[in-house]
Amino acid sequence: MKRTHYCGSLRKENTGQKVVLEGWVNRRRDLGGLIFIDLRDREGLVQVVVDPDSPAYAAADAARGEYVLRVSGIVRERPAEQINEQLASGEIEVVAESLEILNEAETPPFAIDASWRGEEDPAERVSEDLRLKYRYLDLRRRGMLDRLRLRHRVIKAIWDFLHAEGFIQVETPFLTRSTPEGARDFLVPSRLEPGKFYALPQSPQLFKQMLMVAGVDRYFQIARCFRDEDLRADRQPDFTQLDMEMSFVDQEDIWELNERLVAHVFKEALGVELPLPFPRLPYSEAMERYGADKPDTRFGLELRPADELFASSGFNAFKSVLESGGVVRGLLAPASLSRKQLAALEETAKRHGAKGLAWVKIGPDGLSGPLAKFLEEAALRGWGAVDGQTALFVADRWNVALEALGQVRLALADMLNVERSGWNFLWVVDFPLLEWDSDQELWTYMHHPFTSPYEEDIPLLDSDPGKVRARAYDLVLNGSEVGGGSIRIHRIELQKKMFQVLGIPAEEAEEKFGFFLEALRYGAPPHGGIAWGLDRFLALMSDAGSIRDVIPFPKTQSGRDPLTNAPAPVSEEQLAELHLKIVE
RNA sequence: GGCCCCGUGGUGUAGUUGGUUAACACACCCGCCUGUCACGUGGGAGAUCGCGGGUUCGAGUCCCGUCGGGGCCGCCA
Repeated sequence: MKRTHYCGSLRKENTGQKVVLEGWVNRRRDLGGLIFIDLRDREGLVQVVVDPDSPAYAAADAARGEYVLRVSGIVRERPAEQINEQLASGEIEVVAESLEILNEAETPPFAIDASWRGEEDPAERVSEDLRLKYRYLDLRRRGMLDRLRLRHRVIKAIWDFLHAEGFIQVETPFLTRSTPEGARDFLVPSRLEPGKFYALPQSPQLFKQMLMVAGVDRYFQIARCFRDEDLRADRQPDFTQLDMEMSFVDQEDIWELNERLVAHVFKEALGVELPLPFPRLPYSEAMERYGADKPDTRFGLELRPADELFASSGFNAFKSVLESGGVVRGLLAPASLSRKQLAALEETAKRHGAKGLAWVKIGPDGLSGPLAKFLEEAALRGWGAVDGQTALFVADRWNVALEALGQVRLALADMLNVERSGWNFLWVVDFPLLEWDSDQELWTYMHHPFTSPYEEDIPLLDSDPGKVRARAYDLVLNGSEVGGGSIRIHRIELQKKMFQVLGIPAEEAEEKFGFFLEALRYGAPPHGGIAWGLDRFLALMSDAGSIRDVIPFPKTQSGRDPLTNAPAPVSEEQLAELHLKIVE
């Protein structure tokens, strides 16, 4: 007797059919004579009725929650007054003729049945640690299963689209050398070569570039990547990228193709139509308007320059910042903020590097607050302020002032419950190629050292490196960076120049990625690409609180897996084989 | 490396200014009940309050440490 249907797939049309179902007991209701069992599989629930004189009765009587059953019976239409409109299969029920307990189950450590009845799921409030320890039960919950299936649909849509566009999927190795992404590597000791190590890839970056040298022309991969850094709600040590690379293209080609890909994915996986093209926002403008290189453009509250307001004011704290080359930026909160709110916002500003958050309120009776005596009401109104608002200011170095105020902007939106809905994709483009590392006193790459500058900016590499724009871009969705890429350097001379600017000696470059530099010498085509943070993408698509919710078996903030208890000690024998010794 | 929050039956919570039988809901077990669908109903079992130490006549409650979980900064695209 094989299964004939999924429980959740039965409908009125199946009335009269003899069916065999296999699934889990979602809920059992014993009325003393009649027994009802809501049988569950991945497609949903169906009510099974067991009559006292049925041969199925004894087993139904013994069944408990999460027992695994095989039921055969007849689909029967329910009388009008017994239709359950909460249930997709609510117009029918299955009258059991036989019922077999395929396996018993212990009572689960947390409730997993409610989500299938369309109610608020109490498991959403169960500690995540417990859910991870019993992840196989957690994944029985409808919400979690839905996310697994969303992930499947998204990856399927990516494959379909890129295949149709002429891309070739290529797998690159897990056991490899360190790639220059700048994060800490996970290392794997070599048994055959004592004292040497593989590194797990932080991204397939160099391999995909070498695939371009190979003439693959259009490559993609759903690539697992590994970075040994501290975890966050949106960061796991192993995570998944959609990685792609194209030859003979410029930025516009990559943006255009990725926009169509995103639109295809949203259409296929969510049924959502996205308007194309996505806005393209230069980095400097994103910073000036939103104080972020990943702006949430679903709401306004834009930042604005306030240098002039303070240039001639008596507010010395700001004046001195301006005189030493800093900037003042402001933000108009559309509310008269309380002391408590202002304190919270200042806390946010400080946490992100600002010295403080200055504020002034404007109203029919003029200005009030600490800045009131330093500012002219007319000047502030000329700046844009109207009655009932609170103007917030930060003065600091350009990027510090903007980043801090950008965070204040986000906190303010939360505080005021600003409406944030929709799917706001955009490209942040024209990133600086280099950024000054004040700790090490040298220029360092913002993306990675293989990122190409704009041709016309190359002369600036010597004269004013900070002004060089990279042909690099990020894909941003609702304030999250969901992808990043660049046109790569394909000529060895420019690559050498880059290492020189970065202060990386030729010998060191040769030692670290000589194999790759060599590849550039053999006719590397112009090329570029992008990688999507697939987990972040999915978390946003499914409104998950963290990427852990879209990763089947994620790790906790301390990098542990409560299910397997990894990482774990290994035997002395294993260590010896790998030529390793633990040093306390 | 740093800042902040949390830790009470299986689960989620409550627990006065420290006061002795640690409460409630759901789940679980047993009985009754033939149309329920969050079934109903009667009964029952189950936590020494993450762990260790301290203060106190007395600690779930206060203090210190530690472990675990979470958010963030640093770090990381």
